[in-house]
Amino acid sequence: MTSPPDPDPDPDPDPTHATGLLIYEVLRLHGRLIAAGDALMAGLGLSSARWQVLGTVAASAAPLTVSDVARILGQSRQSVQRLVNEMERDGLLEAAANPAHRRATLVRLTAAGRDLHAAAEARRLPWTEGLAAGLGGADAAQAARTLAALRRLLERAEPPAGG
Amino acid sequence: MTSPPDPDPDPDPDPTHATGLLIYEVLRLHGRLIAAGDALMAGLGLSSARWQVLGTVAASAAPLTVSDVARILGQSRQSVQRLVNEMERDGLLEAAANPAHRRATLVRLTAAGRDLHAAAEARRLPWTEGLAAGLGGADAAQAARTLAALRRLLERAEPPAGG
DNA sequence: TCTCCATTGACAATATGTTGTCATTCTCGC
DNA sequence: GCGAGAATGACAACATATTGTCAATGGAGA
Repeated sequence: MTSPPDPDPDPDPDPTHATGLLIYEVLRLHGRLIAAGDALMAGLGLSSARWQVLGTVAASAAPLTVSDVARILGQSRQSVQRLVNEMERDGLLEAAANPAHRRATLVRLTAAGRDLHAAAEARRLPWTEGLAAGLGGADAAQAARTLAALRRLLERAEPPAGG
Repeated sequence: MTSPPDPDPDPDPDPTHATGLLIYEVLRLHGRLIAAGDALMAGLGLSSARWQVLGTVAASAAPLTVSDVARILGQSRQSVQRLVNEMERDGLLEAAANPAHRRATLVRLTAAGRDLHAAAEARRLPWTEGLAAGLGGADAAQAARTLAALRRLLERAEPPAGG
């Protein structure tokens, strides 16, 4: 059996090549993070998808609409809407009137939602600590800044015209 | 309407916090990359999911099985299997006998698959170039190394025990 | 050889995410 | 006020990904 080839972290200073490699690494990492998050939160009945929504609402100082959450997570409005609807049915989130927009209600945590988020944080933190020990804080912070810069480039860019 | 809060690239040297931020950025970036890839390859009839499979098979020096591709991409065997089956029906990939394992056939590109991959690269490269110009090659390379390190940590780690 | 067991491909069920469409609501310019 | 256009929530169809299960295959050790 062939073993999965691990493309060398190329010392090539070609910025395009490096950026292509970075993008490929984000794609490769994503599935593993989802799987790890699902496993980590399994006992809480919290999928990675729901955890992302819960965490985003919990972390935001200002109250958010469904569309806000979708923009933050980089997902479609409709995907997040379905998750939020389910989580409202499950009593984790509730809608609050939005004085600025009657139709676009604000999403906020219920007491149960806050409890679940606290439990999730209690699991996430030591897990993250273990990963941080293997990464180093400086590299992690630097990489996070670079990814944020890439994200902003994608947000500003016109949807690529495909030709 | 509230605008999506952009968490400051925190100067806090706490490694756990930095790693948590990095993970969150990977999640936020992923959706935007998928959307950009879909848009970029739309005219070729190539979704981001298929593009990832095509690119992985094309880039590998050694022939790969379906399970190999799944491991490289960090996705489940079954997801990749379905994509490969569809792409075989579409004439982009073909199965080749695996001398080491009769059941686990090797996946390789057909001529049509090679052509499509070349066309995809012709679109990907200038797009990546534009992003690289906004990132800087050194930062991109450094971030790619950090993400690869994080990926290896997740691959080595036992599936987190969820408690 | 034979048994155990991990790996693999196939299939089904389900969860998650995108795209398209529509009516409603808001914003902006006049 | 008023009309045009953008933003929003609802709904449907489809694409993608995970999980669970099963039989077939190959590898390692008795």
